[in-house]
Amino acid sequence: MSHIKLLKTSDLKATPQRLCVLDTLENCGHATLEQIEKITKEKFPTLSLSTIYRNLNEMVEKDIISEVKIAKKPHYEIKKEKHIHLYCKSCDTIWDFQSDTNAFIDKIENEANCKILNDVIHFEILCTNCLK
Amino acid sequence: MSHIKLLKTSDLKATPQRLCVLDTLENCGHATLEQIEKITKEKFPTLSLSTIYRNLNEMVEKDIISEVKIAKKPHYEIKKEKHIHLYCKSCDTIWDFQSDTNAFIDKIENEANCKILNDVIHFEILCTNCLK
DNA sequence: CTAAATGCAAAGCATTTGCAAATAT
DNA sequence: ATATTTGCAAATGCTTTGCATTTAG
Repeated sequence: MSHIKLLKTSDLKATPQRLCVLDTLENCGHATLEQIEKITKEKFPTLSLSTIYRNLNEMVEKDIISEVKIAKKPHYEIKKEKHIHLYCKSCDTIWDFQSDTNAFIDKIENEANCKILNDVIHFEILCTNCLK
Repeated sequence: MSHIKLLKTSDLKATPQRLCVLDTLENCGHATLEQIEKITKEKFPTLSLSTIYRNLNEMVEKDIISEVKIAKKPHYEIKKEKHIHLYCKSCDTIWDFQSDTNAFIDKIENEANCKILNDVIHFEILCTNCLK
């Protein structure tokens, strides 16, 4: 879905500021607030920090983006298909990875005798490039 | 290992303030800074907030305790055997759970062609009690 | 045209720091 | 005896908020 539609569907106006933040996340995959501020201000020097804060919070609430508690500081990403995160400690990159977690989740549900609603699965890794 | 030994092994003096924080974590399992402040000050009214901050940071650095990025605010726990976290959204309790994750980790390593160094596995759940 | 969003400045919290006094070893 | 730790107060830094102005729809 286009970013414009994404915003409108959530009753948010498609302002240039919001589109700039979403473009940044689209390009980066994941970014911290500081990274978002730096990158967006290159293209949009008048964009204020409080607007970034407000928009990130609003878009998290509206479920357009999500906050990923990984690495040193929280990172933001546009919501997409379910995936796990691989964080390479060597090159400091966060990789999205899709894998079937159903068997593992079932195993935990059975062992712990609980109902799993949601999962957060992060691995600290050395990525393919860094292993060479 | 006793808390006193734990601290001394890490070149930290076994002050009553540190022991009080460790006792609190031992009793609670997991606690936020606010919870630690509240509980420790009951037993130790003169304990200052900056001491709590300093000690939590130092003990995380020395690997005596760890910060768990789960629920609304980070929680602290005394380091122990590897485990995953189950967070019951209904009763707001964090449960430690031990399960064999090797097969799952191997699967990811193979699929993603990477070396996994560490993992963070949290599930949001409804626990046995809350399911009744 | 109007409600929503923005930018700026100020306010509000959370966390850290400097330092003199106290304390563990 | 001494280096470490503590408590306090001040400083810092991050995040939110109030409000006049602008803007998307």
